[in-house]
Amino acid sequence: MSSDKAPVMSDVAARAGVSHQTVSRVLNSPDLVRPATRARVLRAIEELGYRPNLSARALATKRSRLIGVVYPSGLLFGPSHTTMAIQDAARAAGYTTVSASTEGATASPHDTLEFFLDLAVEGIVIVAPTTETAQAARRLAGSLPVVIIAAGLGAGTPAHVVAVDHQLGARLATEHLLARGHRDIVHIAGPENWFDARARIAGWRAALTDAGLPVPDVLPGGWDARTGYAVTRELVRRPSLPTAVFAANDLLALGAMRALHEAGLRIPEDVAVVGYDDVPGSDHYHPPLTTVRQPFAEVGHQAIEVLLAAIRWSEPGEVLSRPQLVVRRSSGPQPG
Amino acid sequence: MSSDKAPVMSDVAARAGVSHQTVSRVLNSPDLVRPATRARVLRAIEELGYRPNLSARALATKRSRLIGVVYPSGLLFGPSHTTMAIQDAARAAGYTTVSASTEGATASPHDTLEFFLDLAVEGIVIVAPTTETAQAARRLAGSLPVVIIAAGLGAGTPAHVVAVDHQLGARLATEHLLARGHRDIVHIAGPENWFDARARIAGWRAALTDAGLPVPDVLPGGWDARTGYAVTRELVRRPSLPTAVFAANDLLALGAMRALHEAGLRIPEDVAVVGYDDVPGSDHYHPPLTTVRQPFAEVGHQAIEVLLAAIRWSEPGEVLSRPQLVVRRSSGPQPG
DNA sequence: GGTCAGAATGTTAGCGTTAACGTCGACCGT
DNA sequence: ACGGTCGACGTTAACGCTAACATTCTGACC
Repeated sequence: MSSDKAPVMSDVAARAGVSHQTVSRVLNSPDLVRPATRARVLRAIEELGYRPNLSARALATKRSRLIGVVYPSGLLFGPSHTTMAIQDAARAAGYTTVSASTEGATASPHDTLEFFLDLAVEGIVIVAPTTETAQAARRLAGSLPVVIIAAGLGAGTPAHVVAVDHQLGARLATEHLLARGHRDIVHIAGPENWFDARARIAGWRAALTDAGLPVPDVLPGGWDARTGYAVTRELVRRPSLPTAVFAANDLLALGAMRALHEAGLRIPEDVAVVGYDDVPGSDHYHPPLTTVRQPFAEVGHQAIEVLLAAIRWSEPGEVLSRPQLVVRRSSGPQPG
Repeated sequence: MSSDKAPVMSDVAARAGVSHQTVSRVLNSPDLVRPATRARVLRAIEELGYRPNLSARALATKRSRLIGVVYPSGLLFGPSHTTMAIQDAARAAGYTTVSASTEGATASPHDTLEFFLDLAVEGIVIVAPTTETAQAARRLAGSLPVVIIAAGLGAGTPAHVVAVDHQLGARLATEHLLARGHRDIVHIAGPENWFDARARIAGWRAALTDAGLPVPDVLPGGWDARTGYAVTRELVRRPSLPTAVFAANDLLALGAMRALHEAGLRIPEDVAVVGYDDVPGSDHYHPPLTTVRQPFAEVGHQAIEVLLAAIRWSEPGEVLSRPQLVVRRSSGPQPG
């Protein structure tokens, strides 16, 4: 009858007839131990169901193998995808992720930081940051490798950046509308303290400017349907309507479409609508929504790749990946 | 100039003129140390910016203070909310959560289990399980406290159960439609291996039976809009249409509404629709969707409460919380 | 066959914390 | 004034692992 306690390294060593250090070596640098011994040790590990104690290992090596992930508590779609990809990638590399939402009622960025410091994380990934979280990140970056998932943080960012090129995404959306003959395209923006929102504004603006068109005022928005609805209700009261609306995300677009319907306008015949994100369901909106799909998972993987590199070496860099336009009914038929 | 290394307990002890054990006591059982000494120690901690090393603590106490959270990778809305609540509650209790999605391409339930065992989690919460994950949970429950967030797992479940009463939720939805005069109410179900989906079927069925109505066949579905669309397209081909559709979630309802629109049917005049979940945007669907809102956060908090109790004592129990009907346009006007 | 290099393994000493026990006073009753 | 009790604190020994160094073994070479 075997003891009921979890086996430790010396148990394995005893069973294999070697010292505990040899067991450690088999686990950490297998090449240093002769194949025959290695096999004996591995068999003993197997037979006993031995699992290394990670706390002890962390204590001895002074490496926690933990990565902190900060994400906005409000948004659940994109960040969830990215976070999952981050988890997978980290785990594949032998790291464990610990996540904490921020800017919720629950915890301030400062609390979150404390939390991560207590856990002795080796690095931090910040998903979809606002100006506030970026600032917190900046303080962090001195002492710890930080990867920020967002572009356009300004010069001198000491953190590594992995991002989707939202400026490109917004440009794709806008140019798509331009190609369909639209000349009066308004933009309902995301919250102004979000980098992602700013990038989309810039892309929309650039596309219009490149086409030699005047750039209308940005319609200040948010991320939710209610806001898109409210903003668009104001919009349809104006004497002259735009022929197309480009919304900073799909929920805004959804709200906008409701307001347009209620005003008796047809989509896309009277007003075309394009969203951003391709959230679940957007392909069944009324009408199905033309939108921009982000490579969420790709970004998550890249973030970990960059972070792990940063943990070993350093040198802040920037990685951009490309979003993709998804054309559906809301933006109208192929132009004649 | 202070040393650059992170201060450890003995540094604090030296500065406060006590032994390291006294510092430990101040942290763990403050009542055992005289107020004056305690104050000195606390000040030293403050001044040095000392943080206890969690690995060392875990090693000495044999308690990892880690909780594993398993959630389905497919669904992102509900689980995200619940997971966030779980994180908050756990953190408030001094625990850290580590999450892993399962049933994705990435990791089998078995891998996830291994992962958690390696981390030496003290307990596991399973969010929104299918029959498969429940089975894995059953194996686990012998060796580790497990809380499953779902009801109806069958007798003899060794795990603790925290759940939303989906049977009640489905009943509320169905009775709402009955109250509006509907007599022919079909149900588009979720995937059959989901406990939540089964409970909703049961609630719908019970409500119809209680009203003395025949129960039509369940329309087998899934969780996504595409399925709701496809199923409803079949439905509208039938010679006699139901007057109301109760869908197992909002995306199914969304897909159903699209199919109804395309068939030239008006919502709610020709066919009423009710969903489940109250996902973001459902209040701006076309028309705004009557649905059932789940207390996601509440469930998360309860899950941790129950799990922590289980970690100390034991005794599997069951906690149910109540969902809430949200009436909007898609289910029609108040009956005359 | 003895020497020596280098590979293979063993020994010892931490990592930073808590647990278990020991010590030292102060204060009580008599 | 003296033993006994209890509160406050110190000392020592784990916890399970890796790092650094010491030792033994292996085989090639002369």
